[in-house]
Amino acid sequence: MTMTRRTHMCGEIVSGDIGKQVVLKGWVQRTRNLGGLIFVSLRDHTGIVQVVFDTTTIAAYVFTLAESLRGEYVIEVKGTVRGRAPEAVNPKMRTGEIEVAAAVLSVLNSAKTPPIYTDDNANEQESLRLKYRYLDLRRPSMQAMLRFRHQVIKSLREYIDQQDFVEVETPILTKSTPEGARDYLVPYRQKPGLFYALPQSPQIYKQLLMLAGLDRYYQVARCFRDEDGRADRQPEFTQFDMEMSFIEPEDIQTVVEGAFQHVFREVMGLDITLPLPRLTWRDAMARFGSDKPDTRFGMEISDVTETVRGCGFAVFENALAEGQSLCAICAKGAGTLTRKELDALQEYVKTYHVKGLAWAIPNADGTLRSSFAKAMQGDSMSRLLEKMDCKAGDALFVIADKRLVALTAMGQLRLKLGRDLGLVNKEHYDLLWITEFPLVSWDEEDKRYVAEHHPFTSIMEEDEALMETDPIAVRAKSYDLVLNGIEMGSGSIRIHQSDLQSRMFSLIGFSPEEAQEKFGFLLEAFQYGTPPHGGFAFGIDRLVMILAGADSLRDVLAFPKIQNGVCLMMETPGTVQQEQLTQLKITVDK
RNA sequence: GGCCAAGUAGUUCAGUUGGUUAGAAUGCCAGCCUGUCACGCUGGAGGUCGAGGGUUCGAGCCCCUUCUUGGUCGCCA
Repeated sequence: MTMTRRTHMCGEIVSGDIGKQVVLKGWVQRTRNLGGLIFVSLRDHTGIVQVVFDTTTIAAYVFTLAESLRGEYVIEVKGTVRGRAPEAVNPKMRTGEIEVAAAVLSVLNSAKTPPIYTDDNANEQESLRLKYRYLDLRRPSMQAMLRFRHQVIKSLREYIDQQDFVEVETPILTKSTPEGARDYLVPYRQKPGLFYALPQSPQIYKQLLMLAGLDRYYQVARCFRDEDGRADRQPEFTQFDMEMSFIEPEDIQTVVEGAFQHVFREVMGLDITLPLPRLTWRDAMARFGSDKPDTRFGMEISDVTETVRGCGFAVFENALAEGQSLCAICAKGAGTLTRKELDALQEYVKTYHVKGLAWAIPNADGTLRSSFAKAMQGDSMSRLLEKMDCKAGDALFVIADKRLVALTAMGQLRLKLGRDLGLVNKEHYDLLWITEFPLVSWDEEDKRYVAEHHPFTSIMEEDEALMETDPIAVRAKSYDLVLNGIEMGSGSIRIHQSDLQSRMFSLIGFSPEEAQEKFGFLLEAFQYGTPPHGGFAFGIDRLVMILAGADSLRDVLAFPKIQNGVCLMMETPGTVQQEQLTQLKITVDK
């Protein structure tokens, strides 16, 4: 078997190549054996071209070899490009006007019958596709995805490089830090009992780079979090990570917006109007019941706490007596919901820890279908419907609970109704900033305040006095970027004064000794002239997922893991040799 | 860790009230076929019905346990 240099790519042969001698290499997509004539669809990453073996014009042994071809065999074909007769043209193929008349065939490798198909018509179970990911990636759509992802990252780098950012790689073997997600740990061989941790983000390194005077840093950074997966959460993921010195929030937001505008223009051909809308966390929660609102449709939430005061309905009255809030939405045109569907919605909101869902649907004849109207006294029901502008054919939903709990559940109901009623324009991309997040929230389990973002987040100056008196009310100088209701990333201005950093540690319950042990190097570093700085990081996987119209991160990663962190292809995690454990002085307690 | 759903030829699925030897399509193998392009025609092979236990004269179907996969709540600074 003599190897010949490839002259053309399968998908790129055009009518202009007619008459040329070509050497093609690729995989057999399909064979069609008509007896004395064999058609082979030959595939490489550029596409598919039809190769013809004609028993009357080629050597018998070549034809015999062609008869042995099966799907996914790797072959080399030498032949001549020729035009097809008009009736033989295949308009569905990019190369459908030509074909390659084969003269020489080499089988570079045979293949077992693949367990999954390698074309885009197939719909095998995802777990099977993931087990044979290397075959799955042969599909044109997956090839296109990998290249699309590359384009996104390339255009981000293009933009940020123009802004004088410097990419610096930070360590993967780093230190476990308290707060935040569970760390992946790596044992330290030289001293049993010590561990590295894989980074959840390059957060501290990038702040130290600002301290080092780098001024503008970025990194396409792999990050790790040992938590259960979701469709939009992988244990390892890639962030576009940035940090800048001597800036205000607007400065970093401008850079991030510009980067997004550039990507949308370059890879989607879409123009984004800047600056992006900004919404405070407080307003986002009140109007959408979410800190990552999907603003592609309305159906905003209203507070009806005062509207129902004195209505007589025990559930509402009790909620009011306990200082809880009532929130409501009016779903236009949802009046056709059946009792069964309404019950299902009730079950749905209960998963978000509220006790129930009150609903009312005005009929065209002035009557009312409702779960609670009978208990409402006087004109309280009509006042409620009027306030919510709920008319015949609409559906009103009310939830009573602690304010944030009720809003969150209502926000989830809003999303579900938005999807079910087809209100979401899938062609539309809605980007916005959510600003002024709370600095901390109260953790009922640990009985202490925990950082909402991370403990290096700076605060709005006007709230500083509240740090010791009313920490929940303190607003952070932090900002999230939201795209179509999905959190793309978050950032903040960092604390650069060691006294404020100490107060923050104290607020979240770190003793000075603990703070010293965990972040001593950082607190010391801050004493050597730290510039004011801040930054941002956003998930490249999520961005690609949304731009590609995919429903899961698994669709935009070459080798993703499943819900429990397992890789079905490599069967990771796996066992190790006893010798390795012995060296690390690890005993496994099953 | 909780809840919901799914698991039947290589693959995608059907399988009635618990009742004969578990079917289809596709793929695979063989034969025929010179203009196919999801080629066609004929024939064939291919099943621990995820696993284990139970109820029953009889279980793919009912019950229990368990495993796997997906979604979700918790979790995810």
